[in-house]
Amino acid sequence: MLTLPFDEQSSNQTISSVRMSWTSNKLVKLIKPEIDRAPEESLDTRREDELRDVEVKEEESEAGDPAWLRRRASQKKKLSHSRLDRVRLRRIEANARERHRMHGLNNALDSLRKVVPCYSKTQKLSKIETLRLAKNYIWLLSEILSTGKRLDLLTFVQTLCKGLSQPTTNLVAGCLQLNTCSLISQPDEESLSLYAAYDHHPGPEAGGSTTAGSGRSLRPFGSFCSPFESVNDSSSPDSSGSLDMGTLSPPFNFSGLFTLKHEEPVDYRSCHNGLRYCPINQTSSSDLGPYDIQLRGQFYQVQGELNKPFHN
DNA sequence: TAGGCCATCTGGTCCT
DNA sequence: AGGACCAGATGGCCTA
Repeated sequence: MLTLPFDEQSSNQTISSVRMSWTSNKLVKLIKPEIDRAPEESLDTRREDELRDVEVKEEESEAGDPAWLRRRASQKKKLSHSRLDRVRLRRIEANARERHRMHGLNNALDSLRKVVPCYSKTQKLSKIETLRLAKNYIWLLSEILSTGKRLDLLTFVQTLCKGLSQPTTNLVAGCLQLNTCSLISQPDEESLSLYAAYDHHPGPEAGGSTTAGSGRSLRPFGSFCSPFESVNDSSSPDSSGSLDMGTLSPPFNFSGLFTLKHEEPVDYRSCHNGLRYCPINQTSSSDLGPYDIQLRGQFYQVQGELNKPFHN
């Protein structure tokens, strides 16, 4: 029987990924000569047992069966014996390919996690939540681009969190608070406008060369305005929508609205990033400026609104 | 302990 | 024939 080379595990790999990584290529290399040498042995003991059961049944049936049936059974047996090893090998190779494919998919999902609002290495969004958040995010950006209207914070987060679970919603809300804190650290910026965050990220039309905020006609996230002032006349991301998506460019990277994701991921559960994370109950009110208090009030409002559906 | 999430295995289907 | 893709099954891990 083969022994698994677990001594080759790297320290930062999960058991599953280790199981995968060494099996992907090494297993085939290990298995192939092993199969060539001893076809009756296989790593997949479950499959092995099933196949053995089939053979036993065949042998049992041969005892009292007519000649033609014995002949057929014999052919079947000969066939399975001659192809069994190859089938096993192909199955192992297919498994490796499938793992590789799924890893590619997961890598793509990781990339997606990094460009949607709320990115944390320690508190990773689930796959489904990542996709939902990305969908809402794309819809919001498209809506902002097409209408050019200002978005109030409440509407923005509400739309962003549509269909998300409560933990994810809380995470998004936490990210939101995080960013308002980072804005507070720049008191000279125009009336705490979320638009300020946009200045850190050039749009697609800039092609990476144009500095953002220099006479843009776009107003992705305006100053705080009254709730439900702007985009409520439009369809929601869950509805069919009436947006003309044909003229839209690929989504901007507005991730700076929430976190400076490409610098250093934030652990929302631990406060070690200074101003970038200001937990409500860990910062004394004396540290807060008037803006901060106002924003916190709005944050509570947002969080309360967001949690409403979950409490009903 | 139940439920959610995930990685992996597996067989089926489609395409080249 | 073989690879890509898909969906169901399964078992492990984690958390409330």
